[in-house]
Amino acid sequence: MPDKKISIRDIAEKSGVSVATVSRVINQNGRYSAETEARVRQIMEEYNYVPNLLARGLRQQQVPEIGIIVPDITNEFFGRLVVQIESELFEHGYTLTICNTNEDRMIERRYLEMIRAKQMCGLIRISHEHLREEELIDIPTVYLDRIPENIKYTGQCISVESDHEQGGYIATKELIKQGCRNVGIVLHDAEISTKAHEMRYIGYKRALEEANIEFDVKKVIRVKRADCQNGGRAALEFIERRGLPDGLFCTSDLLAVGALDEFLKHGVNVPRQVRIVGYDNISLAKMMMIPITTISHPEHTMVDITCRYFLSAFAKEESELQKKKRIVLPVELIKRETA
Amino acid sequence: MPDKKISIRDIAEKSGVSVATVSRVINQNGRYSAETEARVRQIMEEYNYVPNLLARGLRQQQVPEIGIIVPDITNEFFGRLVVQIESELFEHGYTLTICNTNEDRMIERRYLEMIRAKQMCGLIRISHEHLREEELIDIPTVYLDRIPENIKYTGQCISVESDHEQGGYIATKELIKQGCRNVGIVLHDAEISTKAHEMRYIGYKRALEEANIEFDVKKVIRVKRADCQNGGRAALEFIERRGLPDGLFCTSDLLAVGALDEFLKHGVNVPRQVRIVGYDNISLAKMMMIPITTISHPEHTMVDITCRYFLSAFAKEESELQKKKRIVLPVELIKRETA
DNA sequence: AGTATATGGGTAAAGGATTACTCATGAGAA
DNA sequence: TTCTCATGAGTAATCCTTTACCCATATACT
Repeated sequence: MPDKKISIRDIAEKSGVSVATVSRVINQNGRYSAETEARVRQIMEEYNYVPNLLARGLRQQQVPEIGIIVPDITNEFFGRLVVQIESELFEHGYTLTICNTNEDRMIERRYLEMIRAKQMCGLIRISHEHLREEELIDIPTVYLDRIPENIKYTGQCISVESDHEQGGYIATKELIKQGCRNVGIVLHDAEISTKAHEMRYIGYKRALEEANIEFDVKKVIRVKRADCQNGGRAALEFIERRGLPDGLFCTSDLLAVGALDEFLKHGVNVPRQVRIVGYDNISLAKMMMIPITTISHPEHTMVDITCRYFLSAFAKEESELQKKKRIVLPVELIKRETA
Repeated sequence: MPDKKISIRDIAEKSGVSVATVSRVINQNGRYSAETEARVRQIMEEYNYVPNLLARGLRQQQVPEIGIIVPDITNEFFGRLVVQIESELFEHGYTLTICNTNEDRMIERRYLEMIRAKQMCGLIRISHEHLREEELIDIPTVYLDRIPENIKYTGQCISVESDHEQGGYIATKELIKQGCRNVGIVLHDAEISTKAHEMRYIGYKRALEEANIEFDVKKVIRVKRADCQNGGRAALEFIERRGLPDGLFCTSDLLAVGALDEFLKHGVNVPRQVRIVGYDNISLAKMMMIPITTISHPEHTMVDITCRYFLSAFAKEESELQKKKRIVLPVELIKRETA
């Protein structure tokens, strides 16, 4: 067990120098001789000394820590984003503090206050929540994946998202390319906030139009939650009432998984009778008995841009990222066996 | 955007009282009149003041923050644990700081140093890593799920884990109960650290022995990683070379998923020809075309005990938890359609 | 009346690190 | 020799809160 708490003062005393010198050694700020450094380092080692980050942060009015507001870390996509950002920032000496809101705006507000109270130096928000003037924090901010509707690009911030319209478009286009002329869609109808699925829907319609396929509302099923049950129910609806499409675009992989299972259970051959394209590239998609063709987000680029933005902002560089405030990234079709 | 930084001093000045009084109001420490309180609160509101937690922590030599060392937040089981603990502790005024190590011991060490440097008040470790004396931190600690082999229950700590041996036992027993006499096992052979799967194996053997079924090494397949591919490969090995068992215990759900898919692809009827029981109760297990029977961890109890331990430790209560250092919790069979 | 106690609130000392200044010494230049 | 400047290192202020201690005033009790 470590000894009682050791401060920089103790180290200074034991190594016969002033606290200023010890501080310089810790921060490698020059202004000390090699012997002094060796002595100080040895004492620090010996007493297992770790500088108090609270004191340092208090003095510097900042802490190398970035808060990330995330709706649900359990969601695979968000989880992967968080882990990648964390590890990248950690390598550069920054800590990432995860604030899981569970989609609760009050919790988000409390977390934002905490981020301010802890003098963190950066903020990432995956949240549609619109904030009041006084809730904003004046630190570099990245709006990631979910962007508030009436976002104002004032202050130090950028937004990074993927192109959902294009995603819906290329998914549908792939189905058409495979010969489908009767393309349905299972659409997550996120009432409250997220426009993402609506954009995918718009892309779907654009692809249809471009191929001169008449749009048919009968082929559109809206569901309230994007999960397997609803995917299965939608498939059943097609089977029992609306008639089988030859292609089906599901705006989320979970819907696709549920639909696929349901089709198979009813002896519908996928992809022979119905081709399916999902969205999000969750790991489950490729683990299905028939691996699901899907759209994948530019995850790595999103992470990369986010981290680069912070590093350049903290270095007070004027990078090109600072200028281009709104960044929309292309998505990618992952070709597998359902389409 | 909030105004320039406001300190308690500013608030004191603007409301015509001393900083001590403002501090008392903030901390509701009595010693002020109702009018004073109202005035101070109003000024704090008006200036959108948030106390600096670094200064507070520095002064109090502690911060209401608990660090959690976790191998991979992306893993569904760990993710759920973390989210539940976070939300429970947050309700009691504590922050949870997630330290994702990606199974890298150097990263864990760096995180531990950070936890010490930030004066956090509690620690949760999901890690087999054995620490040297000087790496230990003298704060309440919960070893969760993964327990270092030669753990010493000195200082303020408890360990909370589930009973893997019992899990292996009831999984196998269920198969036997369903009439299987020829029960195989796909075993994650975690060389380095985790004894969990070995314990499940021991439980498996105990169930066999109890039912007077002769143990047969031919029915044991060890794999290096617990993923779908390996599950599939193991199933294939049974199909092509070793002969089909009538029951199969997979020590992880991912193995079970892979095996199930492979069996189905080869026209093996599950559960008619082969019954399967998995382990961990991941969400994928119930989403399969044939939902997989599995063993579920006492997740909620683990979370509950962990949080209760901290709350009582911080309140300096002598709870019964402090005494019973090693806590082993029973697991549960989730009956579905593969067994 | 005189003393004890409760109430409301102020003063100033931590708490640990950083950093602007200051200073002594020695080397090199004029 | 004298002046300049680089080097190594110390002093003390500062960051913002909490809190031990102190001090009036008012009330209550012999």
